[in-house]
Amino acid sequence: MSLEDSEFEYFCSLLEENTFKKKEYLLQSGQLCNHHYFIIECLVRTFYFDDSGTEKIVQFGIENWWVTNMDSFIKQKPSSVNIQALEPTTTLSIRKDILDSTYDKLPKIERLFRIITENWLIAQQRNSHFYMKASSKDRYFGLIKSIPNFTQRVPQYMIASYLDITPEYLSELRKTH
Amino acid sequence: MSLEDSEFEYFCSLLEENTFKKKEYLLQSGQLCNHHYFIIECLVRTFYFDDSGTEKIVQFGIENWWVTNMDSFIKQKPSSVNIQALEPTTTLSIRKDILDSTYDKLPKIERLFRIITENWLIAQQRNSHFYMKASSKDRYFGLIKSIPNFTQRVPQYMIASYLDITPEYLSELRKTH
DNA sequence: GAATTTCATTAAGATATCTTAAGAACGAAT
DNA sequence: ATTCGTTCTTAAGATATCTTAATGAAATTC
Repeated sequence: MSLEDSEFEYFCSLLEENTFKKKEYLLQSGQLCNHHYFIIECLVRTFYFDDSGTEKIVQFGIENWWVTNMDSFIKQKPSSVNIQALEPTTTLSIRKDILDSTYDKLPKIERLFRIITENWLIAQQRNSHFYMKASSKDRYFGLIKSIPNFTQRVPQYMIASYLDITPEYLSELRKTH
Repeated sequence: MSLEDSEFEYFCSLLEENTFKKKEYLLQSGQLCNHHYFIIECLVRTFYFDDSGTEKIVQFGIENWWVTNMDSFIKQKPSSVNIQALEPTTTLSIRKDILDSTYDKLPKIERLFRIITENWLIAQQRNSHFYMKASSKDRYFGLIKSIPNFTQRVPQYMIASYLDITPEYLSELRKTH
């Protein structure tokens, strides 16, 4: 499947360009997530606070990925997570209402997003299965291999949060590699 | 979005009904997954063998869920996992080639599967985040609450495999509830 | 229904991971 | 350069989880 030039151009006209400073939020919990972001340049994290007030990172997003809180975006309910830029960020985004009406006008766009969602699901499953079955150590080294310069771009305590281990223990793991 | 009666009827005509005996495979690793199954009645598990030959269960599927190995089905590559009936099973299934050509003929069906995939992704993410952050004990009690009669339907060592803990330790967890 | 196999429990000692607390390294602010 | 705050490391004792092995219970086979 591919778009005609004119279709591609039309689609691009629907996108907004956004910039965020380091530490700025793309989405805060409680808000309705109305944008689907395509990350041009940067690194973002998705996280929430657990009952004891500790930050829990559930996802990192990098260049060339779509990022949103699907649960809030699709079902139009308040987000339970925050999405925050960890680096100065540029994104292209499309609004929920515009996307929905574009589906009606241009079936090819609906197909595009069907395929994007399928690929996202596949990636999510692969990731989830790896996360479920691998040891902390393998998860750590798998993670830093999958994102370029990850250890330079993100403080270690955030990686520990994502892996759901303590920073102290992560420090231990790195030593014995 | 909803289908006209005639569209619904047409779509149904594309489905095959399948039955599987207990322990029979819907899909074996190495095969191409050509079917997307809708489970009418039963419980299936998706699993693989790790390097040391141990079964690792990555997913259970129940009534009214779609089950397939997306990675193999969508990308048409050999499956890395097995899908097996744990109970006598009835499914409706649609073949990959038929589904693809139906997308071209009936955009509403493409929409239907876009939405199914979106919902699947949302469920997968919710599940994955819970799995990543919860304790073994919470994961166990969360799991058995989410599937009716789960402890009666599935041997405990399979639940342990899914949770990635030993059956002995699961036994311990149940005791101290 | 006895024999066999599969599954679940229990317990002891081993390993993985956490908690707490302290010190070291680094960068930002003065 | 000094100070301060943040992040990372180290270590000791605590808790979670695993391994192994034995026993008991349930299901399956003959």
